[in-house]
Amino acid sequence: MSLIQPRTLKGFRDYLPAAMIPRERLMETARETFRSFGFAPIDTPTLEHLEILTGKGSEETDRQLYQFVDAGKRPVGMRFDLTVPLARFAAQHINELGTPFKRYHIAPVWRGENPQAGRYREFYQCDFDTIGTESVLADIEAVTVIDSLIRAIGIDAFTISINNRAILNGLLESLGLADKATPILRSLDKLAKIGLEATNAEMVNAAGITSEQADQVLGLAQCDGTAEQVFAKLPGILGDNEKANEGAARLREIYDGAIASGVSPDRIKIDVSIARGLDYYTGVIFETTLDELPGIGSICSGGRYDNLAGLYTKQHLPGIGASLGLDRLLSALETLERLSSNSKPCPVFIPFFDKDHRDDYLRLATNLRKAGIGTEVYPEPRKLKAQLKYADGHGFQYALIAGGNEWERGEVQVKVLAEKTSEDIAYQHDAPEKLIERLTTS
RNA sequence: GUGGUUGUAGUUCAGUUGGUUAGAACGUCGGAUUGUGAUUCCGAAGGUCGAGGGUUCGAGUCCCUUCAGCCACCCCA
Repeated sequence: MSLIQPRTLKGFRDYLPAAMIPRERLMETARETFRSFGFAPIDTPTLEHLEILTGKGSEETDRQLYQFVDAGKRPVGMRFDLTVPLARFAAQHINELGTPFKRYHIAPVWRGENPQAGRYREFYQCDFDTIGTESVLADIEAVTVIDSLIRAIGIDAFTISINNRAILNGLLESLGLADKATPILRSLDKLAKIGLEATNAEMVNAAGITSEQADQVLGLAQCDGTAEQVFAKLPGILGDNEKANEGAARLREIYDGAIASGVSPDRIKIDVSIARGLDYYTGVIFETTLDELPGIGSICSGGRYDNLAGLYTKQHLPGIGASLGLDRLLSALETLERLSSNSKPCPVFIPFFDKDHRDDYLRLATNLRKAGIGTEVYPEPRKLKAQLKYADGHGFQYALIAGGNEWERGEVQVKVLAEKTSEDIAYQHDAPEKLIERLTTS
């Protein structure tokens, strides 16, 4: 009989303990941060009716959607992001939940695109959103959450770029180009990457506008520099278009509010040329890049979408939120060599040293766990040498060695693995205090 | 989805203009006086050379197809 080759699908990956431990730690950090702002957890199904998912982002996102017909002949799709399922969820449950509704959602999503460094076909997103309020306070809070989150993860060098779609839409409106907004904005998004001339050409090409019109849109590109400089230049470019100017004023308010709530000004960049591809954004939009690794792309993006739930309900449900790309961030941390290599979930290792004392090892471990000290007992009575090698290779802090002699004396040898030192500490099953004390004070 | 590039033991790689039983290092496992781990010494296991087909007397080495990784485009976390 021939063996089946063990393999995973393209863009899908296994996670070994060394990768999974920092991954779980990141999720815990995200959970704690979201909760500290009052966001509550939800979950939604992996699969949705296909009609729920299609036509929400762009043609591109529809193309990347994993879809098939289930055994009951229903067209179904795997969720592409967590925002569209949230919109459906909100339309369905908002009456029980009330507004404003703040939730976070940490779960995998699927996109059928070609993988690359930091891009996979299955990856986790950590989303947080506030539904049911148009208040600028929610916008400000979103920026603050992103800042808190990235800092809690232990990253200091990052930049949150902020813009307001209303500025772009207002400008396009006054130029009479509103109906071509999508291709124009998509081209504009490439400005930082391909430069002014190429972007102009791209707009002419993709949106079918004249080079002069493209130049007018690209006037925005001159709006660079510090936040103050950008806000000073904006009115001259936006003219008297009401929508655009209101958008600029709101952007200013968000910026000031974020600074007031403690976000460092040098971490926020007002960038009126970012547009974001997803069509459902209507207000403020943001993306977050790592200063040390900008090439990997945005690790946390989002924005305000005032119409999304309107596809599923007549109730007006505006929302704002953002998404942390967990796997992309991990990939970045890995290339920056910022991941700890410790792959063990607990600090204490007990070798199965003397067969006659098997139950003593188990009891010892139980006593330590009761005291909150994670403990692993080796399952086989192999040579001590081999067991210590295992302990050493797996990042344990302590090995507790106890053979006949130690048990007789009422002691346990505590070996500090990293320092290669050891000392005998008094221990008996009904008097574990001394040992526990030794293990909890480093 | 398009284009480029790579694919040899668990890992990182060597493998001359195609020529006999495919190598190394690290890792793994075993041993070096019967109870002590990153060093040393000895030994062993582990590869249908990503997969399939073709050219050839003969292919890891050439050609085609396919799968996967990486990079670019597209898009995006």
